[in-house]
Amino acid sequence: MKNLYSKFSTVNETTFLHHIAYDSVIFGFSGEKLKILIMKYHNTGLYALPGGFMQRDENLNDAVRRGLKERTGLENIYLEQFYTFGDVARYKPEIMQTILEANGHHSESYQWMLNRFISVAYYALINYNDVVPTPDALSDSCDWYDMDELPYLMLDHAEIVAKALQTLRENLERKLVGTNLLPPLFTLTELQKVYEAILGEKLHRGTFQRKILGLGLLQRHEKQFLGKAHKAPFLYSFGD
Amino acid sequence: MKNLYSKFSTVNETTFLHHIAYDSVIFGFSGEKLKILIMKYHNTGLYALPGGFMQRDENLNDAVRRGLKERTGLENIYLEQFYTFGDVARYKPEIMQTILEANGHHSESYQWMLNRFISVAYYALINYNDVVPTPDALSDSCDWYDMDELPYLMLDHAEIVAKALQTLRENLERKLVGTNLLPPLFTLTELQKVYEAILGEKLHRGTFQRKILGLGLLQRHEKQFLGKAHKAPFLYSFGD
DNA sequence: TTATTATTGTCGCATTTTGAGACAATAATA
DNA sequence: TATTATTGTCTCAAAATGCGACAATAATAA
Repeated sequence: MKNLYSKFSTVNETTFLHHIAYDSVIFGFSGEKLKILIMKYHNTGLYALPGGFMQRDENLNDAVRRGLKERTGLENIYLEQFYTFGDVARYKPEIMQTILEANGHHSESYQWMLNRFISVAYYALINYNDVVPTPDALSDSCDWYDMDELPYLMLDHAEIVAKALQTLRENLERKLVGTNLLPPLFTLTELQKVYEAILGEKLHRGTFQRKILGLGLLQRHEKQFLGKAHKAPFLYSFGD
Repeated sequence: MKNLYSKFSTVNETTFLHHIAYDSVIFGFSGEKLKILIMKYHNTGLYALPGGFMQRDENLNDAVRRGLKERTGLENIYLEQFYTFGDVARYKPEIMQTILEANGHHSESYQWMLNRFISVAYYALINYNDVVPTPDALSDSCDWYDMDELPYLMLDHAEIVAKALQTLRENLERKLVGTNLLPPLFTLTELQKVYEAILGEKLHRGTFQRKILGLGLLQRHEKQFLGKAHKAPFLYSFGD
């Protein structure tokens, strides 16, 4: 909203690399559920993943981080590129036309946005509590949605989300990546809930703790007293 | 060579999507060694991965398969996209300029090739014996190189190769993908050599055979009599 | 103070998977 | 007929995994 004009009035077709976009699947974890950030465009009923374009003098990864910062307020995010979507079928200029018109943009300087794009897709893992979801100039909301209650997403964005989740699951077995969805200090039970949400299945507590601690990547800290009528769990942090 | 003019004279800057290229790491296996196809450009001493551009009405994956067909003569290749390289640092227009000039192309219709490109990288696994390596219009050779004896590769192509190999190793653990580097019928020892070449380590024969056969994905056929003074191994095929 | 409750850290045991050597079978040669 | 090199398969030990159990414990209730 606030930067509708500041952003677009200074931007012409030479600012961005044509034909290339990125989309990001931003995962968060809250209420024992896996969630992602979804944008809703002004006056169109269209839901989409947060995305954007690369500046002509900007690294692809930096462009994505810049967009992530704008959408979440966060820097130093865990970010992984997982696939580039390049089918002709995803080229639907009338959709971008609709979005631009709904925002009062008819200028020829946006013609480049109506061309065909391929999209490089990333997923990010962030600490839900740190995020202030922020819409961009074209959208009136940027909100968390449960992975199992997503709205209909435009273009091939549902496919992108599906592939992001699949890749995340595969990486979960290789790296201790789930910690990025939690605060710096967390209990093993919280981490187990993250794993269960991502994998979509219950895990055995004893086995899970043995495996995770066996990696030797977590540091144990003080206990966490929550005033509950049971033993207090230890807090852990990743690394250091 | 033969299609230098036929190819380029009919191609103008509106044929291809600007700013997007692909590169392919084409793996083969021969003499117990893992190899890849490398092109050498005319009169420049520049070595590079086989690559190309997308047509404006062409799926990204199809563009890559089209290029693969041209370079190897093969269709229905095992192909996997693994990363998109988009750093500004990889933009070195003077290199493309050198290549074009070495081929006598000064026309303004190739200006678009001097712009910045991002490159979507794929790796392919093919049966070495089926391939007829074929240079393109700009190069005078397209040849197999041992993975441990690669020439200096231009731009970030060495990095692309490294990431291809890393991804292939990871996928080897998940899918029975090594069979794509062998003929339709192969022995378990041959398959083991493929695994060893990719992973860069020796494997225990008994354990390897138990694991591979335990997947239940190979079909046993007749024995292979090679006239050697020892027991003849069974031949296997993937699937069916 | 003392029992109750819910959850934690950890252990033990059975099962499964993996690593590594061993041995008989066998295709060709000496 | 013995030799040689390699194969298919087995066994045994070691490691990893699945699953239940139990004492410890932080707060509450009696």
